[in-house]
Amino acid sequence: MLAEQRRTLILEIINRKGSVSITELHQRLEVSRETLRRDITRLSEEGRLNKIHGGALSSSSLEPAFTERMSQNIEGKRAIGRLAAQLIPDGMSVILDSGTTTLCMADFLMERRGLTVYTNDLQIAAKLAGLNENRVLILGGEVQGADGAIFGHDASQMLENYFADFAVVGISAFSPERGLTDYSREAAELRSQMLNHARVNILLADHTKFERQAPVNISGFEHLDNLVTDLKPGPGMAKAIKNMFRKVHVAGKSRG
Amino acid sequence: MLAEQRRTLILEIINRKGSVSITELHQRLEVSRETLRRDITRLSEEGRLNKIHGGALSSSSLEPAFTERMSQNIEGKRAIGRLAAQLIPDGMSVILDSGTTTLCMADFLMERRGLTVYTNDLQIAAKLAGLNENRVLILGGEVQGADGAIFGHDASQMLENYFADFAVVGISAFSPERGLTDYSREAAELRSQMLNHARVNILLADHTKFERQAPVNISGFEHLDNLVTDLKPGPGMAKAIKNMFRKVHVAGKSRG
DNA sequence: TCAAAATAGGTCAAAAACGGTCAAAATACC
DNA sequence: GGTATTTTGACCGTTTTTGACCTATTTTGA
Repeated sequence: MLAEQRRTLILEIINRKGSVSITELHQRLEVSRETLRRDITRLSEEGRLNKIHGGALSSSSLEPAFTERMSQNIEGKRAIGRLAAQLIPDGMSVILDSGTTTLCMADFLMERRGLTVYTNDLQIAAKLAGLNENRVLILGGEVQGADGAIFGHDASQMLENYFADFAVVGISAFSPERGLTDYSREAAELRSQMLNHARVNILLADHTKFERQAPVNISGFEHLDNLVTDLKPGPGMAKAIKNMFRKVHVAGKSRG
Repeated sequence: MLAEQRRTLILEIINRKGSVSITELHQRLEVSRETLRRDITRLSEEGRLNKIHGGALSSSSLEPAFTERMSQNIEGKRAIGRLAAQLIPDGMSVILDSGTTTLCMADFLMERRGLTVYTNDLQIAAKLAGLNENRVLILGGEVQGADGAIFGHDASQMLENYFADFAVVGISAFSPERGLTDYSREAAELRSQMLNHARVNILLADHTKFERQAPVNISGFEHLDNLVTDLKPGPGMAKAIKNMFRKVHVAGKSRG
């Protein structure tokens, strides 16, 4: 790879993700950290990005509402996202639900190549489209307020035509008494449909979602394939989880 | 192989891949690195590619990156966007096409209240959703590369169910000989459909779109309602425009 | 607050690429 | 066929890029 190409790629990554670490670039590109630091220093002198300790930030940081929403348990969500992304190989097709946890996962999916992604989240679509020969299909419909999620009849109708290798769905609430529940009928229905339109399903839930109940039941699932969470659940939850999920992945809390 | 053939081949490779290294060419063609360097130097002097350390980059990629396109005639596009937005009152429903000019218009639409917006552009959706009690519906389908535009069957199928007060569509190319043309069949079809699904249609074209032709015709329109542009077109264009549009709005440009 | 870990920044040497010159080869022209 | 011109490949000194090493600084976690 040519040096100029590499620098362009760095800019591209930064403009998509908003930021990037030297370590991350080092894992992805086959050059030394020193070279990457020099690249970043140079791009920073040209005013094309902001150099910070450990990496760089986008200079034209037009990242809407990202930081505020992500502030809750960001560590846990990133750990979950990283682990869940490891379950998805290159070239797979993935239905990717809206939400902050799935958005974290999308960060790590940026390292994959040739994915086909179906999503109902504007930010996820923007993040993964046009990258690494991915195909991104967004489910149509009404965009919810500021979080960029899409639910409703249009999305369901479109999803009806597709079937994927994986479905990755965020959980709003999970309690031993009522199982999976959600905050709106539209969300519950679309998430059900997502789970039914993939060979393998993966549910993401950080520990704050446990022992919580929301108004609408997500029904019709005796068994689900994978649950990814960030902390070992308490005994009551653990039993309920064991009854419902074939496999549980606990992401050891780590920095990212 | 003749020298001229070789240089043509180099250009071909660059235009296909976007870039090439001297080493790569050396492995592929049976000539020395010195010769290749001379070729690249020469082609660079002719402005047919960009010479960089270790190789060369495409000088005019067929589709300029979104950020570049955005900066092309930004003044004109903002003037058009401001004027076009004045045509849309509060509370209306609007089909808003993807593109840099419509994105500029969306900036000014942020001042409106209670709009219902149908769009096939991720950035426009993100900009207007959750603002001023607007409803934003995004047309589903495959997201094009980095510019966040959506075309194709899914989008058409969804749009079929809706009808709006206004349709605002960006023009890719407009010439007296062939009228409206576009770069892909999908784009041409969706734009046609947009125009047919609103009471009033508004087409946006900065002056760089005039006297240009693209491969696919946008047909089926004897008359259209409004054209918004940034500069008075030349005589040939003016006549063609007069024949096609009921009303033409020229946004006074700030610079000369 | 302190210590360990991660990162930054500088120097240096190796590797790669550049640019110029020159002679050989290919081509064009008479 | 002979000569002039262009193209090509080789050589070599110079420049740029890169990776390794070392030390200083910052960050992180206890």
